[in-house]
Amino acid sequence: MAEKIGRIRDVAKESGLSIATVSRVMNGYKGVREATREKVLRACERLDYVPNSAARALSTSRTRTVAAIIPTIENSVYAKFVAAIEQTLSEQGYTLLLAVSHGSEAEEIEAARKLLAMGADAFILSGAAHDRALLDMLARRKVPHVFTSIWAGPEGPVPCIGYDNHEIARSAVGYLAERGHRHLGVIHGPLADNDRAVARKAGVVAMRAQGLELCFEETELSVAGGKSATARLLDRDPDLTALLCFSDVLALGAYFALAERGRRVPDDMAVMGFDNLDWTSETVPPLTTIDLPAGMMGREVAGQIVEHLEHRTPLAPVLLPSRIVERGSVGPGPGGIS
Amino acid sequence: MAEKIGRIRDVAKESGLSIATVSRVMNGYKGVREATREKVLRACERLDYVPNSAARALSTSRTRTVAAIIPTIENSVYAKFVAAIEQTLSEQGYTLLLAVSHGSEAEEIEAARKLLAMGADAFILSGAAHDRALLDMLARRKVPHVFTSIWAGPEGPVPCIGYDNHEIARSAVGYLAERGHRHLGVIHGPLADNDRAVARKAGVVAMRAQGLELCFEETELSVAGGKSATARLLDRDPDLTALLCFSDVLALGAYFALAERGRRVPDDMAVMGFDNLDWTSETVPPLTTIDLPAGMMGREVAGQIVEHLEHRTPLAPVLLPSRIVERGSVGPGPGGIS
DNA sequence: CTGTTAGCGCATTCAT
DNA sequence: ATGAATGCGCTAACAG
Repeated sequence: MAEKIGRIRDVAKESGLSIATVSRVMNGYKGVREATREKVLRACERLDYVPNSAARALSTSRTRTVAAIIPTIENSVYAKFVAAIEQTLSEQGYTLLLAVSHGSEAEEIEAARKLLAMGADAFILSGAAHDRALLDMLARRKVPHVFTSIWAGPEGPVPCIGYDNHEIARSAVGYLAERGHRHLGVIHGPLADNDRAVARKAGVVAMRAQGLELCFEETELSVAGGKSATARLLDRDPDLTALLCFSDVLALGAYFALAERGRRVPDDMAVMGFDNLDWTSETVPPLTTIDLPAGMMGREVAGQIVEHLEHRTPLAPVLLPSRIVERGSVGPGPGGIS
Repeated sequence: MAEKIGRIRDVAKESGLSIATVSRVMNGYKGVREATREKVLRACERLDYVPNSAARALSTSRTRTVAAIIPTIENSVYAKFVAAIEQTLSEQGYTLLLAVSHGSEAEEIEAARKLLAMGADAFILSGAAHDRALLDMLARRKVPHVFTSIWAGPEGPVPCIGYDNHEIARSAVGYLAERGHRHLGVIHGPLADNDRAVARKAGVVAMRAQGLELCFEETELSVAGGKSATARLLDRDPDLTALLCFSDVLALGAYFALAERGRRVPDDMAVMGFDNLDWTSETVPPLTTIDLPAGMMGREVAGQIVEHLEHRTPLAPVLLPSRIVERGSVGPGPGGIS
């Protein structure tokens, strides 16, 4: 926005019609004679006319804009999620307003305030645990919003579109246990302000009853974090036979830590990841991991939001499927399968 | 935007002042008595008032919004770049409008059209080669824009904020040549619609005069791509002693391809990357790569754009520093150093 | 099927 | 230092 560019009344003048008709054409209304529509379109072409979104927003109270606040965009499954959201919104003529919270509730609410002021029509949030003030803000203004990457059941005032972190973690531990692993190292990212990680850890802990020995290690969510956590775990507990990492990125760090110590995967140590990032099928050995449907989640949430905004379709909670992707980083088990 | 929330005239009524005064306070104008300012602020508080951006934009012809169109957000140095842009804009009260072009000029211009209609105050583009129509559009509307990730000299109608891909590639080849490598495999991403990759390849080719044997392999920009390209290269040309990858992601793929064939880095094969992504210091062996200042570039371009928008400071081309980060993936050389 | 007109919420003269 | 009035460009209700 910088130059006085063609306005709707210029197009009206140029086409010899009224601004109402031009508006109708621009918004694809029905009752417009084909010949008139053509005339308008040609005038738009000649004047290089593009409707002004601000004026449109002011008049309709809608910006065709959707805000997403995510913990980070680097180094993780979130990039894929965001890419899917952006593409879906884009295809429907919507624009993504992106903000990064760095996993901090304070930054999140700050970002939300800004995006709300920008007039975002809806919000996509990560997880279900948020500052009361943020949720109040959204509720008071009646701005639709969805929780993602989590599943808190089909009930609740705000729909969740995500997966069941608790259950997934349980099943991962079960998978390892079935293969004879009794002594697990669990590497996870920061638990603070992160209900997804907390749910996963709880899921693991719930399996302790199976007579497993669990060793948790919290670290920064990066390859370096996974590497150092693995090193610490190895020093602390030499009997570990398997490592469960709450992110493929951490698992890659584990690979490198093990390589440095000359320990082979999966013979000397089983490694299991989370996310099923693109490259996990390429590692040596290929990484056994949990497929989290990041792309599907992005498409689903963005698609639902647009539907809701356009046709008032109610937002519906969706539990997305996830599954263990068996590859080569978990062997038949330390004692073989009995 | 959904509910009739407090408007400026409500605040005016509530505070017993005029909307002009409220506006002055909201925009931090000087000539307002401290006592009145307080009164206004309190009224805003009570009514939970937030200025409407659309109305503001309509009235000022500015949206405090900056558009960035990038090839991809997944799996690469762009995530870091975008994160830096987002953070810098955010700190200055601006909002990022993000679009992904998937490296296609067609998608790029489509996205630009949309973002222009959204009223973006400025554009951040990747590379310097763009559809004429896109550049015309921007010029006609006098929307400031910057080319990034590239350096086309300090001249030119559009400022570049980036690095010299040609020179960087040259220096990388020089580095390998100095260590006795005469037979290089070069793995790069798609060249189509990507002047950065083209410049790098040209930089490599320019070194051929040094009596080097060069073997190029184009592939998809992913770990899988790097892996398969390496495999092809190895089959095609068994005498290769070094692999130069135009992205760390490709280099990681090379690592895995070599591991699968039992070839060690750097003894059996030197590997060099591009980008200096966070995890490259953690691989085994740590990856020797080129540090591309993605974060710095994001901060610089976003910072300059905001300065330009706020104070008309001219946009200035900047050649960002890059350097070879020596780590363990390039040994002393196949024949030792003579 | 098309035209006229009244706001949408705010910034911004111009008065006072 | 503060207030009243105008217009930004568009949509939508109403009129014809």
